[in-house]
Amino acid sequence: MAISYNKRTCDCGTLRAADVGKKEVILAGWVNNYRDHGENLVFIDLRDRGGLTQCRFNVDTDPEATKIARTLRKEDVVAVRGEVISRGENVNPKLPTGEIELSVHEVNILSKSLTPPFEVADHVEANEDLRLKYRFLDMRRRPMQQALITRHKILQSFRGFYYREGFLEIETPILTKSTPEGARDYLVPSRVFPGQFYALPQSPQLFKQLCMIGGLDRYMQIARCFRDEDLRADRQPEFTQVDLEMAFVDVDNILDVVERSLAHVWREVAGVEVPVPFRRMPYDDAMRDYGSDKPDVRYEMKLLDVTEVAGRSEFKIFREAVEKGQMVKAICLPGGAEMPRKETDGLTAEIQGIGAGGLPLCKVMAGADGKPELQTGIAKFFTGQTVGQLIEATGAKIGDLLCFAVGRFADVCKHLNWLRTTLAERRNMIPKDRWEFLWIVDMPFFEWDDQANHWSFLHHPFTMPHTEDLDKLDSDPGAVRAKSYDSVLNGVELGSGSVRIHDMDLQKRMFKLLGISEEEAHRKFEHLLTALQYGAPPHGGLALGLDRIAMLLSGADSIRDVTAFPKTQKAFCPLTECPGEVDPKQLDELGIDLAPAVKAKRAGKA
RNA sequence: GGGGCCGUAGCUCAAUUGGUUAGAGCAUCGGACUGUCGAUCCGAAGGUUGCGGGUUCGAUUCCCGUCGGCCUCGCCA
Repeated sequence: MAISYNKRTCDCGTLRAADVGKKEVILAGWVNNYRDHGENLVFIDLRDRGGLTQCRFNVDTDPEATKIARTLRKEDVVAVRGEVISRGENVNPKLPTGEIELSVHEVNILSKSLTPPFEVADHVEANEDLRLKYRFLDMRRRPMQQALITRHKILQSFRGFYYREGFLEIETPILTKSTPEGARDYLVPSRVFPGQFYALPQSPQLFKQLCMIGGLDRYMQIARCFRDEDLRADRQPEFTQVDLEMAFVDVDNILDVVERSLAHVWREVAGVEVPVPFRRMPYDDAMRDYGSDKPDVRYEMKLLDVTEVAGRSEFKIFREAVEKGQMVKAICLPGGAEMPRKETDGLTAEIQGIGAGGLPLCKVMAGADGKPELQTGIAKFFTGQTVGQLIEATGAKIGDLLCFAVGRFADVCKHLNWLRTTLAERRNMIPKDRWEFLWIVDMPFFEWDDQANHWSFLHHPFTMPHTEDLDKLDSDPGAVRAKSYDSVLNGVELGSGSVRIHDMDLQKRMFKLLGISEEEAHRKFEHLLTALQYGAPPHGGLALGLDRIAMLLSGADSIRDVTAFPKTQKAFCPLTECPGEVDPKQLDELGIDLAPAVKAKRAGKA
């Protein structure tokens, strides 16, 4: 007589002291652990998504069940039927179900398990590669389940919020045309049109604009996006955006609804009240003070401009740079003067690894007269008044370490931003449990591209310039600000968006400025350009990175930890072992042949 | 494509300056045990030190190449 495992009476995390006496309880799940006390008494911890319940088998009352129980091993799947009894003195305070146990009368083995390649126990570590290969085992563990549950809650919370705000959830194509984003596309060959390709969407950008032109007014989508670029801890080849677009809005409308949605999610998922509106920081300020367009403002250590005094020092590198019109900036690490030589040498090597020439630094120490003086490193190049002027310019105190970067603005930003974030992390200067939401606004519209010798856009070519900057489009493109904005949280870019151009004449002007010919524009964006001519409402929107939000709310270090089936840094899936080769017949049907070099390489491997 | 770290038993790690038979904990297997709960006790089994080459009397250790993983720069408007 088999147990009706499809008639589970509850999950393994449900039963409490109040349930003691229930005689016909059916549980089903995995054997988390077994403790065999000889022929007479066996304990099985049964696990499912809900939790753990201890099952007791006693040979005196249930000899058949006990006999089977002795054969059970970790990760076997069983159904059990029995009675809820009190544990009496033997309560386990670590378990929510620790006051009771199931006295099992009948057990049914539904499926046996091989010995797992790593232990399915929360406290046992396994390397990530192995966890990905056996993700279905990793998923049985608490941390993974909690991350996926958190992600689920975030999704539901966003959906509920935007639904109540009047947004329609609309699906857009996955097989589509290459979009205007700058990333490399994943391509899908067409069988019906040999030699032609679909692209997987880097985002639903143009479709959501078409939805606005289509009069849908408010669009949102939990959208899968695909970009064939190199990966990072916070980048996967496929990822999920909370994508939205609104008609008849300007910047303030969009920021308002998005920050309220984020506050809503944080309230529902984390129980945290996030104050709105969020702080807004102009892009130029962010670059000046933090050297980053996604500053972590939970801690200070701002970038300090010391170009003036550095230019008057005797340090040749500083003086020559300043004479060339370059700059010198510094960060002041509080208490950093204690840092041993070995560590500063290590930092120097590391910062050289990202392209810096070196790491000029000096320590601020107490002199014989008790007043601050500079020591070690480049201290000797500061003499006379420049010592006091440097200390004043940086606000450094005795015991601090001053680190410098010299060169072009972009390089100084890159190097000091790296140093600031690296030092803050390693020296535990980042306050935990703080959520510093930030809007980065007033971003420049154009960036001069030295290689292509023309202005290129920082966003996509449909971004609206600031109205008051329109007359600078031709005279001073570098000064034109975009109606675009980035959402930043604790140094992580959560999302970005913009108000779009809805005027065909302006759009044409933009293409011209960007060096995009009329032919090219039509070839790439025909459908949008056509639509713009049939009555386009002013509109704009934004997309939030769901994976990063889930990562932050789960306290994870990587979005792989909040993704059910992620890929490795080479975009390989250890579980499915994709990408993989396909049957030559499939290529035939598509009219595709591999390049000779690729064929040769594969033949060499085989 | 560049820089950095890593790869030793199923898992997590150790192995002195390059030196005897590469160890430990957990897991696994066998046995014992009526109250355990990350059970305990006794015992066993488990290794191409990622792979290939080099230096050496001798390589887990040093060098070169290669494969894989992670972090990162470029890249990702």
